[in-house]
Amino acid sequence: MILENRYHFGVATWSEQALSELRAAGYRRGLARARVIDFLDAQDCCVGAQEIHRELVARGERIGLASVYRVLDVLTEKRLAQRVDLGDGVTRFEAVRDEVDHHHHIVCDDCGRIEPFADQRLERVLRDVEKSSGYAVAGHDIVLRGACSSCR
Amino acid sequence: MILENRYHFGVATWSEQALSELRAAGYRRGLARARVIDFLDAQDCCVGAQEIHRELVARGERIGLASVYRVLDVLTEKRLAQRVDLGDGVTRFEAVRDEVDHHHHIVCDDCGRIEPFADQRLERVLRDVEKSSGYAVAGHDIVLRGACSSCR
DNA sequence: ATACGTGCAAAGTATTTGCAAACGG
DNA sequence: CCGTTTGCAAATACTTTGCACGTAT
Repeated sequence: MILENRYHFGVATWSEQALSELRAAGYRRGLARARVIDFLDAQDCCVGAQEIHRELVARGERIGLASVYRVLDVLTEKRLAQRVDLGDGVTRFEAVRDEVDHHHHIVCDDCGRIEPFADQRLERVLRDVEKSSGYAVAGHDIVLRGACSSCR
Repeated sequence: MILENRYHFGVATWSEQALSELRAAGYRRGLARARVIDFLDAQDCCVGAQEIHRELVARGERIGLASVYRVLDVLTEKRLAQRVDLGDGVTRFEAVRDEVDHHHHIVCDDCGRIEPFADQRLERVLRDVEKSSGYAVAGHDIVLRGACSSCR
């Protein structure tokens, strides 16, 4: 029998885990905070602050754009979420679920489509490069750009 | 005897090459254009538009910020320069000299220092990943973040 | 009750655009 | 000349900050 995902056996969702880690760190569960966390948990790829705000407002939530930015800041600081920069002027964010979920992004220059990808060999080489860099490397961002299958 | 760099045997500097490619493409040699190109050629790593503008103005040049952006746009479009995005809100640019010069960047989260690095094994793996991606990959951006030797 | 969290508006920063004047070929 | 290039100012886009009020604990 194959385990289909990490949510088996009572392991919390990212949303639950995030809220509980924040509580442990002394943060309260404000409305904006809960909404943004839920929203992030429902995404399967990175999203920008404005996009999150627009969606939540469209759902009838009364929530300020500044609060979205503030929640994203806290999540990033606590390493519950991470910044993703694709080179257009927008900073995107995504939930950090676990090491197994580690991935990067490939962007279509034409239609803007964003897809995640993962590669073990790439990670291994990066680890080597990082080791020999002289830096205490905290993370890496890899972005591939090109034309997706539909656009080329 | 070892050849020390690519400028031996009458091969033009990047600055000369850029101006001549632009001329061939029908562009004129305006003052702002020449200044920005010279400035870029003198850098050994990426620089932002505001930084270029600030420096040129400090040297007594009368040049508009908008012109800097416009020159950088043209250079990027003609693939004579490339955008570098390090994840702070600033888009940086650098001269594209030749394949041998291909490199990536490692940034110190603490002091902001930016260093270039290159790795053949990394490029080889990236080429493989790109091949299997289903995209016609035009380029990739790799940024490592961490604490540099002085800061950690 | 008392901080922390939030919404709103204003400010800040980077980049782009409109336009008339300057300039290159 | 005549169309490109430029400087300046205004506009845009994203993000951050200040502040009074709301709310979780």
